[in-house]
Amino acid sequence: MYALVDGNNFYVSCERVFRPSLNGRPVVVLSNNDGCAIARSNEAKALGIRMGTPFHEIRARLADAGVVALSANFTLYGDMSSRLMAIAAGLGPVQEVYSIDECFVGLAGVRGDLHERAARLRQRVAQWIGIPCGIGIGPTKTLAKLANHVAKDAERRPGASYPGALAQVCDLSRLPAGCTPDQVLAATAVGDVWGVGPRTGSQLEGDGIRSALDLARADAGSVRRRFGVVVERTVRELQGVPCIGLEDVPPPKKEVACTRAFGEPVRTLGPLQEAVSDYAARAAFKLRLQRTRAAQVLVFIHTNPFRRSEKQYARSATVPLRRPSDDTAGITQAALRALLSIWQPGYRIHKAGVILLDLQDAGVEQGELALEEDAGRVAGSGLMAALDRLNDRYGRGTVQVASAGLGGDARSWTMKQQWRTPQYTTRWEDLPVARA
DNA sequence: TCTGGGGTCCTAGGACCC
DNA sequence: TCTGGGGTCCTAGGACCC
Repeated sequence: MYALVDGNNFYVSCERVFRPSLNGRPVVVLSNNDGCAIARSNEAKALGIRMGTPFHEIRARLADAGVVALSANFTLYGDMSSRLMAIAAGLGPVQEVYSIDECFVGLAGVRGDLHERAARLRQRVAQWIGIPCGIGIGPTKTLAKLANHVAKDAERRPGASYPGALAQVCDLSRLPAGCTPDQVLAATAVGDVWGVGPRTGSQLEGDGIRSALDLARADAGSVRRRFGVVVERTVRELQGVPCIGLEDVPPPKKEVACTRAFGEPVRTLGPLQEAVSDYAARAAFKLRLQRTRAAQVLVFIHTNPFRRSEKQYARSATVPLRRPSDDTAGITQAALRALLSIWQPGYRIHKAGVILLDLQDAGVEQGELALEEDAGRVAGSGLMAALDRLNDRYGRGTVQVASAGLGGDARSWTMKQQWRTPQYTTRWEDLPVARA
C-alpha cells in the first residue's frame, strides 16, 4: 500500500501562511520573469485560469476579479517543503520525496486504520505549518496518485465528480458505503491519470478509452504496441499490479541545468557571454552541492518560439571536459567555447541555458598517467571551497568569474520579478514580526 | 531477380512529470 | 508588449564496427 501526500495549491498555500489576507481571494503565483501562472488558488481555478496561462492574459482580470499575482519565491517554497516532508514522513516507514510539494509513503507493515491515520496526519500538517494537503491511498503508486486526485477534486468541487465523503483523504481500499473503486475510476478522465499526458490522452480518447476504468481494462499488450512500455506500466498499475517501486533513496542525478529566459531579448554576444558565464557558475555550484562532477557541458540558445513572425534560431553544442570536473572556471571556459561555436548575429535571443551532463560521483576518479604538470588542479578544488564559503556567508555573487559581468543595471538579461514576497523563513531581515 | 546481421554509441526530439 | 525551469525516459536514425 502507498500513500501520496500532496500540498494543495502548494505555492499559493505557502504565501497564504504569511499573508492570511490572501485567504478566500483568487491568487496566482507566476513563473520566473513573471511569465505565466504556475500555481493557482481554488478561487483562481474557478475563474478558469489554467496552469501555464500567460500572465498578460490574466492581467486584464486583475482589477475586476480581484486576482492577486505574486512572483515565485522558491526559497520560501523550498523551506516550507522540507517542513512538510518532515511531518509527512511520520505516516509510514519509507518515504519518497517526489517533488517540492508531494511525497509517496510506503505503508507496508503499518497497522491500524489507515484512513484515520492519514486524517490525523493531515490535521497535524495544517496545525504545525498551516498548509492544507490531500492524501490518497492505494495499492500502487499510480492508484495512490489517482486517489489523491480524487481527494483534492472532491474537496474543491464537492459532489461534482466524486462523493463529498472522499474529500481530503481517499483510501481506495476502504471507500465509503455505496461507492466502489470501479465507480471512482469511471469518474476519472483518462487524461487525469498519472503518466497520461495531453498527447497520449487524446489518442486514447480517439480509441474510445475515456476514463481511468477504460484504461485499466485495456489490453496491456496492444497498449504497449501503440504507446510503448511506459503507458503499459500505467495500465498494469491501474489494475493493481505494482510496477513502479518506491525510491526512498533518491537516485543520483544524471544532469544538472541552469536555464533562463531573459528579461528582454539579447542581440549581441557580450550579454550572452555574461549570462552563460553566470549560468555555468550556478550549475557548477549545484554540482559541488551534490558532490558530483560533470564530463560534458551543453550550451543552448534560442529565439522566442512564440513569436512566429520573427526569424527563428535554435542551436546547442556539447563540449567534453578533459576530465570530469566541478570547477567553475573550467566549466565556464568550456561553456563559453560552446557558445562561441553556435552564436550567430542577427537574432533576438530569448533564452539560453547551460546543462552539465554525464555526471559522476566526486569520490570516483579515473586514474591516469601524469603526462603534464597539473598542480593547479589541487589548488583549484580548495579555491572552489573557499568561493562557496564566501558566497554562502556574504551572499551569492560576492565572488564570481569576471566573465559574468559586474551586475547592476547593465545586466539587461536578468529576469524580472516584480511581485516577490519576502523570504520569511530563511533571511533574518525578512522574518515576519508579530505585534502584541 | 537481386542488396546480411548484429552490435554500440551518439544525437535529436518527443512525451511526460511537477 | 507580454508565454518557466528542471528533470527523466524512450525511440528513431545515422555513423561506425566486425
